Amino acid sequence: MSALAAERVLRRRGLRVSTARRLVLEALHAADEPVSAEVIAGGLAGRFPRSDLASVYRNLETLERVGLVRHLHLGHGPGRYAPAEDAPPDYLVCEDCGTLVAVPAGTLDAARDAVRAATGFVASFAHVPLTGTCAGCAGCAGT
Amino acid sequence: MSALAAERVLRRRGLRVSTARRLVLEALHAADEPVSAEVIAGGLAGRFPRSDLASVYRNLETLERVGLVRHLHLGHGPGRYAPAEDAPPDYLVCEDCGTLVAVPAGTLDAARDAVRAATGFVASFAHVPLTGTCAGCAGCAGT
DNA sequence: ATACTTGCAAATGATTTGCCAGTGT
DNA sequence: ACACTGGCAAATCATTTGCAAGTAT
Repeated sequence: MSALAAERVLRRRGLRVSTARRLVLEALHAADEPVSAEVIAGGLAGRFPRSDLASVYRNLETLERVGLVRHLHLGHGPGRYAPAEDAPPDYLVCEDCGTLVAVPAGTLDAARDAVRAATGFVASFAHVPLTGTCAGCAGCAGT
Repeated sequence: MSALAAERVLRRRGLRVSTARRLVLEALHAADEPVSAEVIAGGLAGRFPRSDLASVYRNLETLERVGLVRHLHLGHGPGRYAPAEDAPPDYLVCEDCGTLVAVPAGTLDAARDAVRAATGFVASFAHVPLTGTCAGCAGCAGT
């Protein structure tokens, strides 16, 4: 989604397009994987002016509420945030090595169908990604 | 697993069978779904003597390390703990209503296979359960 | 008797909230 | 101008850690 479209979404809801919000969105788009509020506030390694952590949290929440951002819980550690996209990747997190594997949308459809058929439950991997053991760690038994 | 078997596991590791540990295990077995450390420390609604929260956390960690307890993250809120069993249920958490659905081990095997075939990733639903929308909430569109 | 354990308090990490000044519309 | 926002500090929630006293073996 373009920056302009994002601004339109905010305005449509009577929300303001502030510098801080623009920076949060830019930071999320500049990152190549979901990042923590702390990282965003810190200025993504200096590429952006740093802003207040509390404001970043408030803005992430606002942006998520209007559908511009999604946040996910990758096991332990702080929550991570990513821009909401049309076909966001599903994530798989390795519990051994922490590797985050993004798989294109659709890859897990079969799994979703199997779960739905068995339980009537519609699984979503958007908020809490699938965890397990990646191919690498499964192969060479960890310590 | 019987209380006696659990004690044997602890002794075999050179760990002590203390009152506090016995109480934590009893409380977990008395609960019918995973509970938080806070709830365990609080004495499971008065059915058990309350103990110190820090000790409960320490004991849960110890008991998990020796394989007597497992802990899972159910989206938001504190981590929850359950006794480790031979064939523990997989859990499905509804992100709308919070409902926790336990499905017998094996139910999600098809999903696991689909994920493995597509990505080489071995999914585990033990630590971070599958989240999504339960049949009820999927039906009557939420607010 | 000797280590492992506990309880209590204080520290930490993540996130939220109160409040007043700042700024977008 | 007015109400939404931002910054800063303090509060909260979950969990961890330090330490002296307690207890299982």
